[in-house]
Amino acid sequence: MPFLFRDTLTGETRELATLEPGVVRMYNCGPTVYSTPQIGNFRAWMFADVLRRALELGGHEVRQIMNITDVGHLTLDDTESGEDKLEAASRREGVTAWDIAARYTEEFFESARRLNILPAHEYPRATQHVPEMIAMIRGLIDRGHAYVTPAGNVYYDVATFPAYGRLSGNTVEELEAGARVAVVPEKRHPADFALWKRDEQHQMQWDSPWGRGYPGWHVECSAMARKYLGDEIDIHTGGEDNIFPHHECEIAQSEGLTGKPFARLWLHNRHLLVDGRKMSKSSGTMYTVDDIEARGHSLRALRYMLLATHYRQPMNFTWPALDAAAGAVRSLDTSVRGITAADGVADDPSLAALSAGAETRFLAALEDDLNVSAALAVVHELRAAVNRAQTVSRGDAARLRGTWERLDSVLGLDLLAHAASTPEARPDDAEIQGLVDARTAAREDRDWARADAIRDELAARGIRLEDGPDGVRWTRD
RNA sequence: GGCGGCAUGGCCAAGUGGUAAGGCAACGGAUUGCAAAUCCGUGAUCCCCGGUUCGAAUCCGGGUGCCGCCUCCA
Repeated sequence: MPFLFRDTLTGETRELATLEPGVVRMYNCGPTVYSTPQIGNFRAWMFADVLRRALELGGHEVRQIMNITDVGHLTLDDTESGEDKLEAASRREGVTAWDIAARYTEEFFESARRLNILPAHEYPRATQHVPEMIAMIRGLIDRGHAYVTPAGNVYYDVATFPAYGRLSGNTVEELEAGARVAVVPEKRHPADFALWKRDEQHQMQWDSPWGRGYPGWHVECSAMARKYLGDEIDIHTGGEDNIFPHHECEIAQSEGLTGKPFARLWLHNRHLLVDGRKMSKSSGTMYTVDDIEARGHSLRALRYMLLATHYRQPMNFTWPALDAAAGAVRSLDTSVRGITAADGVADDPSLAALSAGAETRFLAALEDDLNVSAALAVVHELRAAVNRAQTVSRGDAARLRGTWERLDSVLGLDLLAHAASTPEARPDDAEIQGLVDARTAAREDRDWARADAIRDELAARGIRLEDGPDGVRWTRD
């Protein structure tokens, strides 16, 4: 079965037909590193991560590139009201823009790692690809798609690229009528966008044929995608806000230069809302990964939650929904941990059929425009079926673990590792074990009041007890 | 002002013409000393109004509410 995706450019659901059979060249729009990323940003990176994992489960080799935008950019075309995020952060924190970029790049990597997002194959930085961008701008000027103003700025001439607006559904005329773009006299058309800005005040500046300055925002992705993936790529992803102007401009740059279709599929994820509203700093809803942990939630629960809503649906973050995700993860952990094998138990052919069927349906759901919600339904049905099976043969147990491993290769919840691991050692382990033993003794004496009192005390400390046939197991919440 | 999207049980969320997946919570039962975990079972006609159709959550029209893009933004 081929993968089907809804392509933003055509509005159609289309088959993934890669340039090179079996190899997917994928470019994901990454972070702009001027502040700590919030969980809405991670919805986009998580989408890219699951997409990559699903393609790999489907047998594709994926070459994944994610840019790090570490150059500050003034808004499109003005030097008065525009604010450069990196320079603003630099002023606020009293360090250079370079320090800001380095610091938040590290934060991004750290949070991504904690969310079990697989590293892309390259994370090209804009600051390290200025020569490539200059070369691209030169090519665009040579081909008549860009022009240099007397002030030393270089703009893309949108009138020379008739397809401009096709991705977003905008037309150049409407954009002009919208009049939200400040009129800059030196531009031929209000929708023309900057490829190079001459600015000797800017903290980050480079020499160019047009004077010292810095590159326009959009050109970095065109230049870096081309360098690492070639003139044509299979998949380009980003948040819905990137559709216009960023990706629209990328198409104009890349195709204007090469004359070849840039990306075969454009995939965009909808935004994450908090309590049904756009998250905002003023309402205190721009949660970071640290905020989630500070509230006592695991990042596995956050990962599950971010996964569980289809990427093209607006997703609503609420704390009760995060609780629900935590419950779902716990039930999966319990089930995987509970797979117990015994000698002398015969293989159960129905179990093998069950897992094989689950894997098939799981992949089929993912192939259908990455329907992770439907895939999770398969996962939970398998979970319930396995729980019903109780003790299984050694062969079946190994097969089941194999199935869970493959399902988890997409989910990224580390289910097997969690099932196998013993709780991490803590200083009060001995004390807790002592209380557990005391409760066991009380139960043997049928002193239920004392046994329950101990259980309550442990519960208050976040210790969960499970009385099983093989004794008591305890875990930390 | 222009363009686009969404509205499914208490909460989260699949499903785009053939009679409502899944998770969490809740309730009843099994199990348990009592619990926890697990298993079995219970719940929605799909924002409102009108239309098309043998048949609509799914298509069309009109409302209402919310969200997004048009400016940096995942």
